[in-house]
Amino acid sequence: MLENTNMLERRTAADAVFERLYQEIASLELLPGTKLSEADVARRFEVSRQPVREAFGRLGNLDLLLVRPQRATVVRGFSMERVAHVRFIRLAVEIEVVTRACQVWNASKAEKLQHNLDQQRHVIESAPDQFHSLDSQFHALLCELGDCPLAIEAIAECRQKIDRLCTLSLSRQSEADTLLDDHIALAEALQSGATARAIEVTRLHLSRLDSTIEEIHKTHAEYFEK
Amino acid sequence: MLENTNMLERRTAADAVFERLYQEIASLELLPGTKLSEADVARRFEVSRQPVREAFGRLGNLDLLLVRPQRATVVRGFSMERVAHVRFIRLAVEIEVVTRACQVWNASKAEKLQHNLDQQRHVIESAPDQFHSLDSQFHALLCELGDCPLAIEAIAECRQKIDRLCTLSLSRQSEADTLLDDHIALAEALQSGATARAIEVTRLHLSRLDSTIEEIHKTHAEYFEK
DNA sequence: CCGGAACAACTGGTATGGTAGAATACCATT
DNA sequence: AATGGTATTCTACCATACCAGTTGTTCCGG
Repeated sequence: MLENTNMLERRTAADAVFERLYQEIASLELLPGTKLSEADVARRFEVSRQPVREAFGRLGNLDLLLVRPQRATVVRGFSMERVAHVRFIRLAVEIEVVTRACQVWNASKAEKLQHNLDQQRHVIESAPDQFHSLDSQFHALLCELGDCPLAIEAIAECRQKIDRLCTLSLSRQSEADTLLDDHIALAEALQSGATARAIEVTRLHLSRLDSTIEEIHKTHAEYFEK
Repeated sequence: MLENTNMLERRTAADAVFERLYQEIASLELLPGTKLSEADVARRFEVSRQPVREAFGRLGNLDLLLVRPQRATVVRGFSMERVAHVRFIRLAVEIEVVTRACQVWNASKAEKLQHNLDQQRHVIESAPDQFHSLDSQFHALLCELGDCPLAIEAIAECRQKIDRLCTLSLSRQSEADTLLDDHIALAEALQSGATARAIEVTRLHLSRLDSTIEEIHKTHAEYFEK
């Protein structure tokens, strides 16, 4: 979602503050636990407290800030509960997507997916840093080809909340091979119309993150709540 | 979710305005298209414009209000696209829930579910208006018994957005029988460990709303956007 | 040296006035 | 009568001042 402030419309000061703060939090420039004050931020951005206040409200709705009356506003940490919740939704949606994709699959769709896979194979050798982007495209493409364009934003929303966590992850590159293998296996399952197999691969694919998250939970316990 | 303003903490004026407006919109006291103005609402609730403004912001995030700079704020109508999106998520989540429930099912869980079913059977004769509540409980119970307590709020969130639509529906009573039959069939599938059958029933169960929504879309086209 | 009460600094919440822009009503001109 | 420009009125946005709690600190008493 990312706040449906249509880019067409006038950008208010509140929008600007929100977007900037959002980036800083998402990129971990602002670490969990950091205290923010309406007054401070207002001075930083050279606006009044009002737009800042509105931005705080929005960030609070996204669970990125914890703002309580008469108490300092702080950047929220991760919560294993929220992470689990998001991942559950993501898994459920992805499974339903591949299920539908299986039903409407055809050669044309297979070809489009294959094109993306080829790109993945290519960048994994030449430009590994681009793999993440292609990974996103792959899943979005699945939604599109499975006649579930709606699911794209649902998945994007899930990824968004997790990405902040994965910024801490280190060796994504070593995992890229595994992820690509999953993608290929999924494409094959779709091609052969094996719904059960496709679901199985999807479950395995998404569970790859378990170890990564668990590791971060231990190595960066200070960024977690509860 | 419903805005995680912990009820433990101090209730601000903004909270009060938000909750009141939310109810009025959800219950269709405020119809889609109704214009609201910060100043008007502020006078109505006898507070300043500031808390009203904050409430507007939150309601905007829930897609209940359309608030644009320098333009009148209006109550948003329904959108078939948003409805479809919500229903897709709900279906995906419910399917995953019953899938997991099938795997961990046992006699104890079956008994608890049966207790809810007995209640449904009872009120459907004596107090049909309570069926809706028991229906909610049934699905929440499924999440709990399926070891997916997280899914409860996801489903509740989906229901919330649809309920505003279903307020327009007329003869829920005549459908209650059908819904109860679905619930019973689902319980039987769980009992016999037939995952595929359970999923099939779930799909059918949730598709019951299709006709209702389609009908509302035609009979109350004026409340829809786009 | 330590504990607690009083105080000072700071927090977000509220009220209000002013501003730029959008919508509407209205009047002049054709 | 239809139309185009203009003035009025409305909107949400922003800035500022003030208020009511919370927090942290200091200073006094034991």
